[in-house]
Amino acid sequence: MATGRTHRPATRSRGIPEATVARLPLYLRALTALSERSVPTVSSEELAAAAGVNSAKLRKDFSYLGSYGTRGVGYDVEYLVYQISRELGLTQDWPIVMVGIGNLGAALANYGGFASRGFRVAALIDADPAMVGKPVAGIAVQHIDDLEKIIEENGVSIGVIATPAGAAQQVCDRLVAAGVTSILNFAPTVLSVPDGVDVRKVDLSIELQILAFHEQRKAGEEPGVGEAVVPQTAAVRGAAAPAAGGPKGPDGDLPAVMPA
Amino acid sequence: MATGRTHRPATRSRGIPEATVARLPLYLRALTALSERSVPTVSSEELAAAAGVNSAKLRKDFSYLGSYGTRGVGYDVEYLVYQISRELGLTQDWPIVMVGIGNLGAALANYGGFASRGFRVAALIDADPAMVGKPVAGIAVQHIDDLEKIIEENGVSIGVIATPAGAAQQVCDRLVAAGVTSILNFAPTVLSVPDGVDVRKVDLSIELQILAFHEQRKAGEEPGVGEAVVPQTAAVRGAAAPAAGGPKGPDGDLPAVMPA
DNA sequence: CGATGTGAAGTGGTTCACAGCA
DNA sequence: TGCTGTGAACCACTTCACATCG
Repeated sequence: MATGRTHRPATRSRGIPEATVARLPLYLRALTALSERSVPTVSSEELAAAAGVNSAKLRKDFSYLGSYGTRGVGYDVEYLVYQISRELGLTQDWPIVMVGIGNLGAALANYGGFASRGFRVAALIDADPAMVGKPVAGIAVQHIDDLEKIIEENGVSIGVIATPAGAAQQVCDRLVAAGVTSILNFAPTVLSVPDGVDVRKVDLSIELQILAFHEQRKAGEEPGVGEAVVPQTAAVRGAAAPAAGGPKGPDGDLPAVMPA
Repeated sequence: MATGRTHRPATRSRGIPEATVARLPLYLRALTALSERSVPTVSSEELAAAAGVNSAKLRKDFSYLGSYGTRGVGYDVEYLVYQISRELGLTQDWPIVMVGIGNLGAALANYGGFASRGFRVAALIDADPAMVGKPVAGIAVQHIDDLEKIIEENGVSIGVIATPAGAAQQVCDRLVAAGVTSILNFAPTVLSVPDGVDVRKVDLSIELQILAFHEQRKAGEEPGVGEAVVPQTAAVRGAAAPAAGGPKGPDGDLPAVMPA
């Protein structure tokens, strides 16, 4: 429709909400599965269920991409796979470097989902001379001295940091200086980067702590809504959960020193 | 990021915003570092910088916990460490089980940040008989047949899934049936769980895809900076968009199928 | 004074509900 | 008829700005 030209609120010409961007990979994964089963079309309801979101949100998300559906029918799976891939920039090949090939780094390098779908591990880099040359996931580990050269020669703009926390900022600085503008950080530390550089972090321990918060809350709310957050509720199943070391009594009292 | 939205939003007198909860571990980490350096107090400004947020947000976050600061001075480090630990439920010991001890699972088990700070790996579980009995991170791997028994005997309420995608839902169901109410999922699949069970997911490939989106955008709008491997997918953006024909058969782009 | 704690304003995201179209 | 696409209401979180108090 020459008519089409999705009217965009003058204020935002090309802005897809961040929350929507974060869900596109989810839709893409669900769509890819459908595609492999040769399903030709899906409704927003079905796709939403497969992606674990509600259908209104999905339709709103897709509306930012354009009008890719057919009213009364649904969405063409193949077409949508392509459009989302393109929107995410996955129709091109992104070379990435991974720095820090310890337990976690090696596991990530071997992780299938990494290499697939638009990403290619251009180099594995470590500071330990003993690691250099060793093949991990079929790629020989290179020394960090060559980091800048590797990045430049491969045109890398995305880096993954899986070093110990103490080395992360230093590695980050070198990556950025060498031209990397997107970083996925697995080290449990805050990275500071100049404007224009994106950092996303994955911290296992933080995720667990968030779960613990909710878990604690569940244990405490069985009865009516009493009051206070009541610590020491331990076991959930009538099992032998450790009595826990929280000897603290009521709310907010002694600054007892906790173990680090 | 957050999952497990399915919560009874009912009368929550003691409601700490989810976004705040997600930042508490960040503050805790920064505070712990200060504590180790024997720093007695911090201002919201300093602590915010260390945690990578702005100070207004930090103060607002802390205001949900109570008035733990001193006007004109700042916050007592030790005291705050304790209060946040308690709020997060880290003053007790959470036994966790990890299912799926492949590359990633083994790496996670070895990951230091896991065991520290309130969590204890009660068991490593795998379906592969060849893995059973092998020590990983100092713990002998147990067979999944014993999953229910292990969970009950240890009073486990938090489980970590690091299996292949295909096995994840099945493992999840068994965990939940056995009494687990919080799950950290590393498998690239959507888990469905009953109400009252929290799921958080970590998906490496999704994080990379989000970075690729922003990376692509940068390449399209800025003139210079390193675009060794960056074609001009951006052209599609600015020029075509949903301008051509109808919703379908637009820019003459082929629905290229992406690899799984 | 100086930094916290917090109403109030602002922003972004979700949900509703229905108009519009195949 | 059925499902998409979307304005509008709603809600959660962030930021501002300043009263408050050690």
